[in-house]
Parts: sequence; C-alpha cells; structure tokens
Amino acid sequence: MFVSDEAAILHADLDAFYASVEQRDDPRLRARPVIVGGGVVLAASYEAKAYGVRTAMTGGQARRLCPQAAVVPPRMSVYAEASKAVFAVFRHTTPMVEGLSIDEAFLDVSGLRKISGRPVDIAGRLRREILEEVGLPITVGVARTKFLAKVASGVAKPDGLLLVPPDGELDFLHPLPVERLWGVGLVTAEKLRKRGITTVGEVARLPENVLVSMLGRASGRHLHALAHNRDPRPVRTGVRRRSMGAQRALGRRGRSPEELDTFMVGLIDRLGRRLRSANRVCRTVTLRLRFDDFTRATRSHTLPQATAETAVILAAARDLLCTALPMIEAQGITLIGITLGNLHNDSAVQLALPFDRATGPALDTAVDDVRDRFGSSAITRGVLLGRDPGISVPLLPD
DNA sequence: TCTGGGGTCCTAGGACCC
DNA sequence: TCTGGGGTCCTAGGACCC
Repeated sequence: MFVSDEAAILHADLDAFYASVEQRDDPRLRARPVIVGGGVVLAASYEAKAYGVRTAMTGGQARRLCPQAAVVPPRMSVYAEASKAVFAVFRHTTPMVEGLSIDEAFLDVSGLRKISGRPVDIAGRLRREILEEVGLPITVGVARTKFLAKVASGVAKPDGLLLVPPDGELDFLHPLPVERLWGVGLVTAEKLRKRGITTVGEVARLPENVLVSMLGRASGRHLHALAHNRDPRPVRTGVRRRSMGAQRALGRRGRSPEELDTFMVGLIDRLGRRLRSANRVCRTVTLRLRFDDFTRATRSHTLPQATAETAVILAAARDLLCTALPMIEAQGITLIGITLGNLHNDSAVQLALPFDRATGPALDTAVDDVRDRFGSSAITRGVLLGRDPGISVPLLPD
C-alpha cells in the first residue's frame, strides 16, 4: 500500500489582512499599531494586537488599550482587489484551491511533487510570491489534512511557515488548547472547561458518546474526530455560496416603520443587484432583527418560485416586516438585515425572436410567446439586443 | 462610544405526504 | 377511548468563523 510520507495540503492565511493592506499602501503606517474601522475593530495590525487590541472590539475599548494607534476607515474595494491578486497566485500554484474567506484558502498540492517539489518548498515559494507580487505577508500551514494545516497556520502566525510532519501529528495536536479546534468557540470551550477539559489531548481521551451528550450529535462527533486527528475532507473547488445578505446597524434611537422600510428597500436593492450580477436566484427571504438588549430574531418566507426580481423579494420582505412590527415596537430595534437563501443558478433561456422595425409591437407578442412556452413566471429578466452587440435595452422593469 | 458586516452549519418542532 | 413510521420541507434559533 502506498502511504504518503509527505504533507500535501496548504492552508494559506493573510496576516491581519485589512491592516496589512493599509500598511502596504501608506509607509507612515508601517511598524506602527494600526486599527481598521472606527466603531468596531475590523482588523488590527500585529503592533496593535501586542496591546491587546482584537477584531470585533469596540473602537472605544481599542483606543483605551492602544491610544497611539492609527485608526483608518476601511477601504473594502481595495481589499477585494488585493484578495483577487492573492487568489491568482494561489491558482497559479495549483488549480486545487478552496477559498474560505476573503483572506484564506486551502491548496491541495498532493500531485505536484515531481513538478514543483516538496509541499513545504511550494509553501515557501508561495509566501515569497505573494510578498513580491501583492506586497502582503501571509502565513502557511502544511499538513496531511485540512484541519491540521489550518491549526498549523494559526500556530505559525504571523508571517510564518509551519510543517506538521506526518509522524508528529498527535505530538503537535494534543498539547494545544481546545480553542484551537475548528468549531470550538466561547460556548463550547466553556462547556468543556466546566468538565476540566482544556487541551485537545484531554478531549481525545473522552469517548465519543460523552462528547455527543455534552455538545450535541454533530459537534460531538466532529470534535471527537478532530481530536483523534481524523479529517478526511478533501479540498473542494467550485464551492458556491449558499446565501447572500446585507444588514445595517441603526444605533439606539427609535425608528419609525417608514424609516425601517426605507432601509430595507436599500438593502434589497443592493442584494438584488448582487444576485443578478452573480446570475443567481433565491427562494428564501429572511428578515433579521436585533433589539436594544442585543437579542435577535429572524422571520423568513420561502417563495414558491426562485427569483432575482427586486419587486418580488421586496414584497416578501415587507410582509415579514409587518409581522415583526409588534416585536420591534416592544423591544426597540438596533439592526435590520435581509438574507437571501436557497440560492440556485439562474438558468436563463435565450431565444432569438423575429423583430421587424415595421412591426414594433412584435415585442409584446414575443414576450407573450415566451410566457406561453415557459409559463408566466418563467421570465425574470429580458434584454433586447440590437444588431450591434453593444446595444441592449432592458425589456422588463428591473 | 456597548456591540459591524459577511457568511456556514446544526437542531428542533410542525406540517405534510406516503 | 385511539392514534405507526419514515422522509422532506419550512421556520426559528443558535454556535461559530473571518
């Protein structure tokens, strides 16, 4: 039996991504504590982290910890550009890239030994290329499994490279605190701590059924497998998003239903555009609310037909908002959001229909014709193309 | 300066169908 | 005085991640 003696999965994770982009673009920020985002910390440079500043802290807290930090507003489009450039380097390294977020990805380099060398050498080269071509520091973990590679990059941060050798996996894993396990957050860590469990090795000593009774079926099994270093998940390419959302924090002053409706129209307008430009349609519309006491609620509705039409989504969202008004009245609202779920690909039908200038009204006939053939709800978008491909006129209201 | 904005997955109950 | 068993979909809530 062939047993790979070499780690083959890379987890590449940009360091303090937004803050590093700011330091890259403004030399005055280099080697200084930098905080991106005012109200809430979106990212902190490692110089700021040294003072205890963390992502998702309030701006006030962060400034108390590190008054000398430079606070800069986020520039999302610049970060998106940088991310694209980094992912281009990833895909130049191997086609087997699975993006996890704007700033991290798994790369499967198993088959590249003959062409590109050992995985750890590929990882070193990747780090140099990203620094030279995009100007950003990145940390890479190298291991046989996704989970170990991710843990390794977490341990190696910042600006590091760490290989977990196949014969040293449990020695590496078991002394780590449970919070390093993927899927263990505050709540789970606290449940484990109450039982006196603080390290991965201690989790590994618990039988699976005990973990399941403590944490639920999925979490228990998941944790049991990870603690025993079992992670068969392959690197998957072409994973599509399953939902799309937009939200807006409202502060603490009361809002009238009319104001809420206005905010909601704005959110749905944005989402509709994103949906259509991604050529996708949604079936489930979810209204998200957050109240004065920071509790949350959701209200959702599933449409009989998937759609990308702003008007249809808005109508569903308005119904949801109406049902939620008494709750909003009683508890005071601080955030409104919309999430579109149940996403599908928009399978557009393209038809060539005769159109003669002399018979202009043929347009209506053409639309009726499509409705006859595919059903009245089949048309979600229509575009009239001229003979010059540069000319296109929306046929139906968007 | 009490709390941003974008996601994923799981659970549990009820409706509904066979 | 009786009410199985299984599957799927929908809704609401919650944990977790970056």
